[in-house]
This record gives sequence, C-alpha cells and structure tokens, in this order.
Amino acid sequence: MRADAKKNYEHILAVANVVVTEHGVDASLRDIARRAGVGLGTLYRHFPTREALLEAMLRSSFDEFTTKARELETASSPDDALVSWLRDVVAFTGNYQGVVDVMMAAKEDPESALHASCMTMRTAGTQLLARAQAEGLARTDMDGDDLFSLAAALAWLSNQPSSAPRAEHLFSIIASAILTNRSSGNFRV
Amino acid sequence: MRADAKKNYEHILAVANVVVTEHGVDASLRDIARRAGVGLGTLYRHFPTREALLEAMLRSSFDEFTTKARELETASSPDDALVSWLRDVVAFTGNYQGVVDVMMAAKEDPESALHASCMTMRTAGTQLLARAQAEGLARTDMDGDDLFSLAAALAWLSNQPSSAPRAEHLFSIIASAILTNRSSGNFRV
DNA sequence: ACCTGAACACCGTTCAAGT
DNA sequence: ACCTGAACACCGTTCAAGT
Repeated sequence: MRADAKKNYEHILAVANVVVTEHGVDASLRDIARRAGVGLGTLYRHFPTREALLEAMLRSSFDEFTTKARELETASSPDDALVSWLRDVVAFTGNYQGVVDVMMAAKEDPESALHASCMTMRTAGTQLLARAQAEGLARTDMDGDDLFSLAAALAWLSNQPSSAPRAEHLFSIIASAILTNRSSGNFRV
Repeated sequence: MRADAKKNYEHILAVANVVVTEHGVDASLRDIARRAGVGLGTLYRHFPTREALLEAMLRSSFDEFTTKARELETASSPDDALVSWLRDVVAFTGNYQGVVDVMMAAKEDPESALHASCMTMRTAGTQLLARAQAEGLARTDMDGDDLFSLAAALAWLSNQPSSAPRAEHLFSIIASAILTNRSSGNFRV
C-alpha cells in the first residue's frame, strides 16, 4: 500500500470510530468521508461495504476478547469466568449503537465482513460455557448460539435508553438463568 | 371527517399494515402512499409522524392484550397467566420487524404517539407480575419496567433470523429466570 | 376540507475523469 | 495506484397550488 493510501486508510478508521460512537452504526458514510477530508470514493475504495469498515474498527477488540477468554479459562472458576467475560463483551458491544443488530445479521451471512468475528466470539463463549456445564455450574440445555443470543439481547438492552439504567440488573437476571448455582445470588465481578 | 378522507385514512392504514409486515418499521412512507394510490401529502395529513401511523396500526391489538391480561387474572394461576400473556405479546411484537425498537424509544418519550400504548402494556404486565410475586411465584427483585425490557429483548431475538429458530427455547430460559418455581421446568402453554 | 406533487436537503453507491 | 466528485436513484418532510 502506498504511503498516502495508508495514511488515508488509518485516518478514515480513526474518524469512523468517532462518528460511529456518536451516531451509531448507521452513521452517514458521506459524513465520515467529509470529516476525514477525503473523497467519498476513497472511503469506498478502502472499505467496500459498511461492514468492512466496522470490521476494521472492531477487530482488535474482538481479538482481545478471545485471548481474554483463554486466560479466564485457567485463572477463574468456570462460573465466574463465564459471567465476567460475558459482562465485558456486553459492555463493549453496548458502546456502539446498533452494532449488535449488524452482528446478529452477520452471523447468518458468511459473505459479511463481520462473519468471522462473530464466529470467533461464538467459539470463545462456547468454550467458557462448556467448561461451566462440565462442572455442573451452567444449565446444559443451551449451546454457544443460545449464549450468543442472550449476550446480544443484553447488549441490545444496554443500548436502549429506557433499559440502560437497569442494564446491570437485567444482566444479573439473565446470568442467574444461565448459571445453575442459584445460591450465590447476584453475580458481581 | 369527510367521506373521501375517511376512505383514504382506512386505505392507507390497510396498505401500511401490508408494507410494514413486509419491510419492517422503516418501510418507505413514499412507497406506502404510492401503493395506496394517494399523494404523499395525504399520508402526512392523516399521520403526521411514522409513529402515529404505527400507533393507528397497532392500537387495537394492544388493547386486546390489555383485556386479555384482565381475563387471565381470574382464569389462570398467576405463573401460567404471566408466562402465557408474555408469550403472546412477544410473538405478536416479533411479527413487525423493528417495532420493538420503536416501542422502547417511545416508552421514554411522552411526545411519541406510541407512548400511551407502551404505558398500557407496561401496566397490564406489571399487574400480572405483581400477582405472581404476591404468591411467591415470581422473583421479587424486578418490576414492571424490567418485565417490559425482558419482553422487548425476547421480541427482538425472535426478530433476528439468527435466533428466531431458537426463540421458543430462549423464551423458556428467560421465563425460568422470572419464575421462582423452578420445579416445573419448561413453561409451555 | 382535503388532496397533490414539486421542492429541498439529505442518503448509499457507482464510475468516468483526473494525478 | 490512487483519489475525486458528479451522477443516479432513492429517502423524509414541507408547503404552495389546486379542487
């Protein structure tokens, strides 16, 4: 990649992060190009679809969640590992308005630029869930896809102004449904 | 209302129902007017906002849910009443793509044409919840707003192609979190 | 009273023309 | 190789002009 192209690429990404954080996942691409001081065609050249842009924006964070899951697998008890990982994922995803809708769609669409990220997240979550299930700490009638769905629902809720204030509480309600060990009450980490 | 105006009003509503069912809540208003054979200004005259149109479309169904809740209060056990009402509400809302996002926003906005509908739904749900709580059948650390949020999350999930196939199961997971009586397992009605 | 559609300011997406 | 911006087909919303 030519030096000027690379500079454009990086700058678009930085601006996109700001604009998407402000206006959510449906932010105007024209606006992003404008604020990046770049032609609209340049944005499209580097990121042929909106999802390609989001993917470039979010990939590193998703990777961190994968390594975090591996760490938790040896550092924490199975139930704490699962719940604390879930809490972090939900909190992060809840930061970008509407990203969870895009992820849910991308999960079903192998052509989506975000599909791979969905799969790695699902894999990481599935492993934490399986470990908790093996020790009798999580209900066995759910799989990694169910976990993904519940996490997405919680992220969606924490995106809604009307439920955001109670997001913590709603999280603990759903966490209590996933975990088998009812005696520990709320699950704060 | 003049006879021709009333005819337009009804026809727009009927067409809107079809188009919104097809394309979801963000369907093109221009398209609705076009398919109704009516000028765009006429649609705006009868329904000044998109939410006014949705409200007119959905009001009667919401009213039915309110009377249904009252019936269940005497006809069923508190836990069955709560769960079966919830299931119906979730199933209905899940029929209109994106409507649950609009409802969540409308709940916080007293100016929204859908605000009153949200409130009546919340009231109906709150009463069923309170009755179950009073008999020790539902967890007491949640209120009507939490119930509304969980129902919305379930409707959102049943709207997503990736989770829709498991919607029933996800419903039963969350229902099990709301109910205290763990021994009854899945809650089919 | 009520209806119509042009007008305006925005989109996403593509692509010929430039360097 | 890469960048630009005009062009096209769509929106939502408003409002002067018609009946």
